[in-house]
Amino acid sequence: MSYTIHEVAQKMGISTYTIRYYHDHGMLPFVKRDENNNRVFDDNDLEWLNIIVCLRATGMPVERIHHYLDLVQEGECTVPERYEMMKTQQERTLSEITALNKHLSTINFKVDHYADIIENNKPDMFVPTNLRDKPTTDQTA
Amino acid sequence: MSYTIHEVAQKMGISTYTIRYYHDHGMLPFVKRDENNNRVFDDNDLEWLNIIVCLRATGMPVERIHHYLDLVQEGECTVPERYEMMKTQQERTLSEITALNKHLSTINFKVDHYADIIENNKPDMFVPTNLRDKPTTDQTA
DNA sequence: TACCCCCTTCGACCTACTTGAAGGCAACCC
DNA sequence: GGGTTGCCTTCAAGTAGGTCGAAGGGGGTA
Repeated sequence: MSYTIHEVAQKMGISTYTIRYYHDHGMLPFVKRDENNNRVFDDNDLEWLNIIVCLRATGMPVERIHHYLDLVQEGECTVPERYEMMKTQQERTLSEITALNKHLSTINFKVDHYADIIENNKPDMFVPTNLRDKPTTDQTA
Repeated sequence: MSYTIHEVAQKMGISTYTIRYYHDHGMLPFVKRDENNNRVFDDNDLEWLNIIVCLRATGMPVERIHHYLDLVQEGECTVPERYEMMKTQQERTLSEITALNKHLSTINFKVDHYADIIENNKPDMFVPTNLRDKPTTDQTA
């Protein structure tokens, strides 16, 4: 199967601008062109793009992803380095999820607090203005 | 208690550059100055900063955070809008965590795959070069 | 007085897009 | 056949959110 840049954008949930950016920066080495110079993507390109999206979404810089793709093309002897990269990315992603869960509980606390005020019409009347609804720490929520 | 910008940076896990950036952009309205024009932070400032960090980390643009802080200062009548903002942020954060978990399973699959190759010295010998170690979709992992 | 360290402001730089301008090719409509 | 639509191209400029360097000042200690 072959796809236009718009089809790929829709499938992957990213913009055509972003795809062109990745292509222009050498991260999609197998993409072909048709007779009008338009980019033509196949399933292999989609799989490359899928892993690019995965690594970007988990915070790997474009330059590192480029390096990883180079390693893949260099063959088996680069497996240990690739392993280390993925290990690092795994740990980073786990900490990111942990951090987001902490922040989520802070936000949950706010949502509940506001819901309470709205439902029970219960303003914090005895607290000075600049301390009303003061931000909470992650721990309190 | 009062704190220097460096103490605050350490406590919050962000750089002094970032704190100055937030202050310069009006997001820390209560920060004082000492006789040498140095910024002086108190516990109330820390709590504001804590929620700024929480909202930024969960993807809220600086401009929206600024708006939220304005709402807090305007008083009780803005509670419904603040509630909507936090609801939106809650949903966004939940989807972000879901997405990260999907990406994590892709990465886990890679890590396991590489570990297998390294431990068992088992190259994918019968697969053509540009398909070796091809990226997997989130579903396969 | 010299040195060191931390602070300040201002402006430049960086990453990863995002958008705009200018123009080409093709397909449809009348 | 000419006009319009619509997608594509390239290249350059703009944006968000920091990040950093230069230049300079204050204060403490030797």
